[in-house]
Amino acid sequence: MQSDSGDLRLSAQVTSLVRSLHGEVLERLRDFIVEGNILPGARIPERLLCDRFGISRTPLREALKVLASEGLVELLPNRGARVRLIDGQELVELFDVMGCLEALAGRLACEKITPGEFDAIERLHHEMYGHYLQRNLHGYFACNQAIHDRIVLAADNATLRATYTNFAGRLRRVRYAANLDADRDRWGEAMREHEEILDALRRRAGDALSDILFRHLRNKRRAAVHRETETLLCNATLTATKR
Amino acid sequence: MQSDSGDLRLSAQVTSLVRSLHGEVLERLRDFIVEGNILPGARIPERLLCDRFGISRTPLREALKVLASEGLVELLPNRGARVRLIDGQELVELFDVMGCLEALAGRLACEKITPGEFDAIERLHHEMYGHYLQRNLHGYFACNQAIHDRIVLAADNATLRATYTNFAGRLRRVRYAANLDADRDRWGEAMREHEEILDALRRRAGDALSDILFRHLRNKRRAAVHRETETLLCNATLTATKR
DNA sequence: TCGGATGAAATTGCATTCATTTTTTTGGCG
DNA sequence: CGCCAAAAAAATGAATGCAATTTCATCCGA
Repeated sequence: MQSDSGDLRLSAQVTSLVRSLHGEVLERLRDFIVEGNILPGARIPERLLCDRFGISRTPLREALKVLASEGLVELLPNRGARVRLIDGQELVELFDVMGCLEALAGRLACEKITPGEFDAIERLHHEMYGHYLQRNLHGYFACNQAIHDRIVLAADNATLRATYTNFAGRLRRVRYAANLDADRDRWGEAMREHEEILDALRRRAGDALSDILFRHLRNKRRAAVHRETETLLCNATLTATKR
Repeated sequence: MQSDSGDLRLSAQVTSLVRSLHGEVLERLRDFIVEGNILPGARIPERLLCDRFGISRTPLREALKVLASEGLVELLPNRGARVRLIDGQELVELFDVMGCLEALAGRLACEKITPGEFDAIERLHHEMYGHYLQRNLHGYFACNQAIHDRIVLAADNATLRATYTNFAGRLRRVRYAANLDADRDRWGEAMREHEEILDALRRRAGDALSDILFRHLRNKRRAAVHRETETLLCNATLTATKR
């Protein structure tokens, strides 16, 4: 009655969250939130979501509990769930953790990457460079993310992959893409960093790649936090509800 | 009727998992598992746990879903939850992720640690050294863990702290403490590494501390995996139930 | 008109119930 | 005696029900 489903993507966290209403709802709700369909801080009545997904409250509540443990939503006792709003402080924290995960991924990737995987990344890099030259922000970001994802994949560490996916989801809720639009310098800098990344990966220089990736994320953060603090302040006053 | 409670420890993951039957059960069950009270791979009948905690299945099942997302238990569709058994491969993965988290903690700690915090760690270090000289394994490990925890605390990054706590819990289920007992060389090596750690922290040398901590964990891993693969193989045949 | 109290409606937390699937037991047969 | 099929028992997944809490609307007095 409610939905088709057939989406075979695995749960971000653990493969054991199997096909079931609960697992189904978990993914759909996570995507729904990550894609920014609910305003941070806004109350989410269970009933509404139940209707939306065509299920009863039990599996929905289970999903909410999991999303809370993932840090995407916030559970207030007797007052329901709301999308956690990420302030500047937390954004900084997230970027640092993300940076260390990427740094590890880079290091491991240098140990384990196959020539085929490297070639794929190299192609993505050149494609990304094309987008950069054409000032195609959307294409640029798609390639960018694909590259980082593939480095994580090449690291061949399922635990790292799951953790990375989790944090990527949290960060994705915060749109920092637009920054490059206004900040051409940062865009150029990012592109140069990616040249370094590719070079270190080619040389299988784990230490160097690890360093570059961590710096890369810190620079990303610097660019992101600027703009984000403003919009967050705005959001906070607009959507944060009374306690 | 069922339990007192009054344990004020916060949830490992997010502070929003508040006082409620669900939150209560979540923590108790997590501790119960982390402390190794359930054999990995053994089936855990819901009813049994419900009786044990004196609650109905609803909050228990919510807790199980969360623990599954944390990677502590495994949910098989229609076949209940069981404690995930961590094989050698995953152990390696966990140590690497743990190493990168500790490395980040060390780097951040160098930026933020207060003299008071450093002094406390230094005292712990000397206490640990005393235990080492006396071959007091238990005391040694308590100090060791306290030091690592305090470095993470000093890093002043709640997101990192939560993630670290999660992984520490997963690893804690795997007893690798006994290794040092048989492997005196490793014990000495670990002690020397800790000297380096303290030294780098004193100098607030973030890069160096980060490196040392990562290496430290890799060495820990090397020592752990040896022994663990054997016991795991044993466990697997003993407790892994038929599918 | 504003602020606060009061009661109704809605929402949440948890227990219980029901349908489905799995596991165990039982019985038949080789 | 062992092996497979079928029925009974148990366990799980999800929906519903109910008590407790919160939220919202209304009313009263200043």
